[in-house]
Amino acid sequence: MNSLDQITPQQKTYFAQYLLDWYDKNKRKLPWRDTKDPYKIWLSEIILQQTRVDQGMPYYRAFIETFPRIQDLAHANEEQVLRLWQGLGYYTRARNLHRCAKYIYDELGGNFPKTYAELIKLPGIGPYTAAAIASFAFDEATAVVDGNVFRVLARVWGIQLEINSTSGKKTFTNLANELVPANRVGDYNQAIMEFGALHCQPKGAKCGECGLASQCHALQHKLVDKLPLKKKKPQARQRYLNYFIIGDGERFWLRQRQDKDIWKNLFEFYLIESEELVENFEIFLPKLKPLFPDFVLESKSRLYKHVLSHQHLHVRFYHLNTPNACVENVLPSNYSLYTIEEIRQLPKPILIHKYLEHCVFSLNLTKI
DNA sequence: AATCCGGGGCT
DNA sequence: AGCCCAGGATT
Repeated sequence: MNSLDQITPQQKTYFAQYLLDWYDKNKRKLPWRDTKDPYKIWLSEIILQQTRVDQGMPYYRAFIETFPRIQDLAHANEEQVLRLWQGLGYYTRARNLHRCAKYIYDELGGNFPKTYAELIKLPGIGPYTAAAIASFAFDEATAVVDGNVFRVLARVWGIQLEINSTSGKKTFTNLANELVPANRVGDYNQAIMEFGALHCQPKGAKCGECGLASQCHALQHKLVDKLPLKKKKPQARQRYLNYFIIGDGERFWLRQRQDKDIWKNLFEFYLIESEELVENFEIFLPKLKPLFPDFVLESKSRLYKHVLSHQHLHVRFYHLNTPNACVENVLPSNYSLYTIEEIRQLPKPILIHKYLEHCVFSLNLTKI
């Protein structure tokens, strides 16, 4: 492995200059480049967290059109911001975006903080985003360290440290900052990320046509597909969420999830969670019977089953559609009855998870 | 230090 | 269908 102090000043200069030249030739034209407007740069960076350019672009345009200036965003209500964000995921980004706009407009008189140290204090702005805004908008010589930068640095300099460990992050950040050139800081930061996104990709890196090939540690040691190193996280506990859509066709049992655990505040149907996969529906009958005395599977009800999976979460829906389902006094605590119309009007990404949305909007929740 | 937050792309 | 991706906040 290369140690940092083995990198000569000549190597550093060549590295930065190569990336800048590469960037000049290969950069994509993006609406948030070629601007120094911190509002536009900030907005684009928040959208681009965990989001690809292609996916984020329409959202960026919609936000700029709806909120051309930071005061427009600051004056909006949260509901409006969340609806524009709908479909992007990670909704706390939208809440923090709005909070941050209000703070900058109301408390700072609309003056965007200009330094990394000030920016990182703002909600939704961490080390990466603070460095991006500080360097793109204000030419501060501070390195961005995102997934692309981890990958490019790990490969070129042969850094075999885990990028998701605290010490690994620190080392990569230090190296990144040592490599930042004296001029064109913003362009350099854009360049290394663009290079990682378009050329030195996670898979299928274009090493054959790479000007850094002769000094790339990973290429020379056949480590391109191995780097960057990442600490494996132990397999998450598999969770089986068995939902029972219990209703008479007009009203359904629903509750809002509590603050702990996943899907905070989101609505859900009657839930029986199990440690393992339950294939046989009959297993649940003893639990359902007391709550649901009128329930007769054999004759009066219809059963639909839908199965959805994501990561360690396995979600099953049993749709039990029977008459006399909504006896108030057997309703379990913290569940309430909601009409179909009330369910449909709950804001989709904010209060209804995609799984439940699938159920509410594609299953036919009608009277039998 | 570990866990949660949501989408989409790739195989 | 099952992996992989990865900034920031929270605990």
